[in-house]
Amino acid sequence: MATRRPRHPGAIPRARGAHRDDSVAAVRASIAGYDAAADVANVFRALADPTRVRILHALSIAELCNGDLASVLGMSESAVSHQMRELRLMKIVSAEKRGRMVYFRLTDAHVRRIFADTLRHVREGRAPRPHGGQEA
Amino acid sequence: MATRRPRHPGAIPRARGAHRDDSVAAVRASIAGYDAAADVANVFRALADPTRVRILHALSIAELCNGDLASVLGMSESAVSHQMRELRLMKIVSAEKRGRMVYFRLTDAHVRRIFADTLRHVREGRAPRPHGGQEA
DNA sequence: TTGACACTTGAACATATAATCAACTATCGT
DNA sequence: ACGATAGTTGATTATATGTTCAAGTGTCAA
Repeated sequence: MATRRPRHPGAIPRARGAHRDDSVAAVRASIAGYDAAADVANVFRALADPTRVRILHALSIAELCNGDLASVLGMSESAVSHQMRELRLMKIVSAEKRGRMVYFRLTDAHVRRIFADTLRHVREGRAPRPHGGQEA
Repeated sequence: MATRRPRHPGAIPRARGAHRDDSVAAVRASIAGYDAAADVANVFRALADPTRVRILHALSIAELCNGDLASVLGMSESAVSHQMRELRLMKIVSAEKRGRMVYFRLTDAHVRRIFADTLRHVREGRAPRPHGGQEA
């Protein structure tokens, strides 16, 4: 049933729940011209991993190189590098090569805000908490 | 190599890259008291799927029930319901039962902002297609 | 009560993903 | 040039995720 149309209780064409059908039509129209879903999802996906969140937290404090990140997060340089690749692809972090080091930083204030807003969402008790958190 | 400490080229205690070590120390301290990574990642994970992004886009326009969403998105009610479960768990959408219908809406302005900021990030050309774009 | 409707849930399966290991490139000091 | 350092990349593997299908709950009309 690709296009099942739910009949609301009243079922009268535009009675009590009439505005509903208008809403559905409006949404249907807007959905048609909305092709950014995959791109938006990809950005969220790049943020949807505890390791990458920790990386972003670290980079929100200071610009760091791959080895620093590996050290600070207690994981292999390879693992970090793989993750940085994703974050770079999504333009969430930017890389600058100096000598044989590569320094990473958050791309812009935009990214900081998305990150901060989500942290606030969590802190406001909107998402399940293992135990009360601290922040930087 | 849980805690490998990258030695920078100069290797002189506080030469050219001296401020780096201070940065690393600061980050290390902040990471220690940062346990929200998993929660934050969970919220992002709930947003990290094209279907759920489309659902959020639809709900940003109007409050809709499960069947409406299935209809508008062209997918099964079961699939939608499974996704709504995740979105509800993360408090990204709220549900209100009226009779045998369940109406969904975005939880708050917070969610709208995260969503809008990320859409802007994408629109600004920051995020390439699913496979597109190589850079720097 | 009966049947239809609106939605939820559990199991199963195909795909996607993150860490590991090993091999690779590039840069620096000597 | 050589060896050491800093990062990247490909293959592999265990785990996670999204959809489908089938069966379930709760609500409403007749």
